[in-house]
Amino acid sequence: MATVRRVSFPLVNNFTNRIPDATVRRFSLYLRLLEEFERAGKATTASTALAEHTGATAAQVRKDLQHLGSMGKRGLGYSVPELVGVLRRTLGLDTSWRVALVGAGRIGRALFEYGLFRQRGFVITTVIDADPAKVGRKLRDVRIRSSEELERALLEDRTDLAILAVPAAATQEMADRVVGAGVKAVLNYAPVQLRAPAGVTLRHVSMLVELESLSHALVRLRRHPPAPSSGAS
Amino acid sequence: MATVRRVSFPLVNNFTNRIPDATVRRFSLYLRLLEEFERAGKATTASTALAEHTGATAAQVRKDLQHLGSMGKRGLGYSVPELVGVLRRTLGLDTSWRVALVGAGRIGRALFEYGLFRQRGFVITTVIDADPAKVGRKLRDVRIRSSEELERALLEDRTDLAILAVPAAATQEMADRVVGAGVKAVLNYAPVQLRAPAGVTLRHVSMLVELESLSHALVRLRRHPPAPSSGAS
DNA sequence: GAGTGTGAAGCAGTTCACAGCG
DNA sequence: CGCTGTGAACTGCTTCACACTC
Repeated sequence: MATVRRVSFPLVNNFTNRIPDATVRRFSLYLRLLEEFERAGKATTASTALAEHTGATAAQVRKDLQHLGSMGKRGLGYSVPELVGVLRRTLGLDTSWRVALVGAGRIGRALFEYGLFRQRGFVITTVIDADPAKVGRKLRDVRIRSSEELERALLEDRTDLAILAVPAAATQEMADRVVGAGVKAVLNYAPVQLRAPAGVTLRHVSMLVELESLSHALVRLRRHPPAPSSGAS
Repeated sequence: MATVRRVSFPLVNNFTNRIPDATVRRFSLYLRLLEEFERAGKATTASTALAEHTGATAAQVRKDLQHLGSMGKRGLGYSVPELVGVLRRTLGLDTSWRVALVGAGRIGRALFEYGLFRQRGFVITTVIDADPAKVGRKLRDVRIRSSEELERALLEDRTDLAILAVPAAATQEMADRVVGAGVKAVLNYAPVQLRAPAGVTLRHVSMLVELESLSHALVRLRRHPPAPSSGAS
């Protein structure tokens, strides 16, 4: 009680406080844009510029960046390199993460080949597949290992993060095993909702869910045509 | 005034009101689960069962389903086939949608091959790629067309929905052209935020954003180890 | 009694508006 | 004067709790 006595030192940043998910996701977008600015040699930028290219409002950008501490200079804006640095650190992109890919099917292989994330510090060190025909083959220089080996492989390879790209029916079981092997971050590609104990972070990428939500929007549009309003070009 | 006199006919559904995005996305999950129930021969189900497998709470399931009208019977639950029907209709899965794939690179091709969404009524009728070497080749029975042909192709094929799987730098331009060709729903795979006029629905699937959000969670975990608390098994 | 339907309270993220600093 | 920093209002989703129906 007795109002915690608003401390006056600058509260350099409040890493201690959790940052909203939505904000973290926008950080990714800000960062990519800022890196472009950096390449273009811009030294500073303003919240309006960041907003314009990321679909946020200027106020939102400022609120978001406040989670990193007060990084801007009034009347001037934000230092591009400084912000890039802080965002990289906040997003954990200053280290390299060891990633296991579970499922070397069509999606799994496409992910494996996708170069963009290697350059962001995500290195696929381990590939697992249940199909005996695939075990022993290689993706680039990574040998595909059987799903019996999963726990051992993940421990040996000190896996930080697992990507699940297996059939929906097998996904929860694989998630459990991956978590059992100590992995604290899981990215799931199957259109099922996973359950995991507290302390494990799950993220979900589902084309199907997104497509169906688009499909819903189309149906709605068809049933309730937009207000005619002023002639949109 | 005088309390609108609670109409007694069942308010079959309120399609007129918009349904929150979050709810629509959960509909996808409910539907998949209900289809499983249907295959298993269950005639009815309860909000608790739906909640358990989709990571929602029972109250949330009920609130969500209310958007479809009052579909449940107190003391009994929901009719599985009835709910499946309404959800399919609401999600627009009772029609078939004509989809254009813009970008036949690694991701584009993986999406093309992904069977699961054809059986949901999404049919890829058109494939576009900027690479002249690819133009004229076929993915299954669909000929790859050049990006100059984009507008013509999309109009000819009466495209409902476009999937963009092109490099980040080209994405906004492709989005503009696709929208210019009258497409009202766009699914974007590049890690950039698109802008589109009102009336066009955008969805965004970005592995990179999700990975970075996981990476952030890992960093946080490292800096603020979880409360020891009771021994989680 | 079991399980829905739903107002009301709670909570989180977003927007506003403006004070304040460079 | 420009642009950030930020309380306060707002909006919208989620949770609660319980009346109500089958």
